[in-house]
Amino acid sequence: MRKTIKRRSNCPIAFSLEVVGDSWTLLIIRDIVFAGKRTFGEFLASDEKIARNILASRLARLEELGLITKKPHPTDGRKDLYELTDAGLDFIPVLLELSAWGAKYEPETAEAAAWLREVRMDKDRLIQLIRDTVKNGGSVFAGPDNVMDRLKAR
Amino acid sequence: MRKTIKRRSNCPIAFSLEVVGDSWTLLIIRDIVFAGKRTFGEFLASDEKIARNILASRLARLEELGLITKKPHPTDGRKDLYELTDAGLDFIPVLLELSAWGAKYEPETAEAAAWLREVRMDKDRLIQLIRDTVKNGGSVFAGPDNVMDRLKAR
DNA sequence: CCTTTCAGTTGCATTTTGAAACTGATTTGA
DNA sequence: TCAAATCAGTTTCAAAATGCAACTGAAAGG
Repeated sequence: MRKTIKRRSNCPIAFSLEVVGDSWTLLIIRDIVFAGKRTFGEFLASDEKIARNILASRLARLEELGLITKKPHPTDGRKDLYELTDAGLDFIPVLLELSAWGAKYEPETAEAAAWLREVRMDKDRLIQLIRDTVKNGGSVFAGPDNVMDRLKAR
Repeated sequence: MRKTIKRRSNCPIAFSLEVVGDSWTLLIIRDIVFAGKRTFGEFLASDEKIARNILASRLARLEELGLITKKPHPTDGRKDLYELTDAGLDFIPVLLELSAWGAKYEPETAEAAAWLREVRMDKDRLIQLIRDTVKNGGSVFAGPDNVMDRLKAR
């Protein structure tokens, strides 16, 4: 955590919310974890239509805070790759709980989270599986190395 | 969920964030769950210094969304009591994960969450215990009926 | 009663967001 | 090889959300 956050209280929940307590930050992390997105353009293309200036400012902030790193794209010099640090990966449990709540109270979105209920695996192990997959460049849903296939292949 | 939320995508995480994806909403729920707060004045007094117009608008929104209910205070006609519905209580797991992240990455806040690490109890059972306690008017830390005492008394 | 307390509103300045046009570097393809 | 297209990011400006302080009306307290 490079840049320090103005801490309004000594509450760990309040601290976490100063890091990710806005509409967009967790959606960017979601895009990396679930959809395997890594570039500015990929984040920009997500369904929720983040404005590009806001995206740029959030990515810069996430990097300052040490939740993501930025490195040059290996083959396309115009692009950079954004990847989660360990601190960023540690938001996976929060994402899973938010997903469970959303799926429960908005049935229209439940399909997208149905796999979660069906996983017959200890929650901690599932988080570890997602973590490892994302750390190796994969994601939950997308790409050649994804959690869904890994689960099926067991 | 009375009032419907403009849903920008079919993602359950995005839906949850449209409900609680701002700086204040989860802090209000935290105040109920952890500190046993129930009235406007109690929420207003919390460390993070929410402005009273923002608090009023958030409470109204939470009620519209069906996460809290509002009922007259039994002995003081000026006050109302705000309490969590089942949908509101279902954010407890999210709060616990946010707490764990904050405690890990901001040591200054870790003390407030130390009890969590020391609980030798299945996570699901802990959530159930907190849920029941809050539902009966108690909270994690405060009041005659609190989770901390219950844990010690085991 | 008269004062205080309380929840909530109003008015207004400041900050943040959002949309669109623009910039400069890099890639693509004729 | 070079003009057009693509990409990440910035700038500009309008609109919305936030934050602060003063205010209101109802109820409690003494």
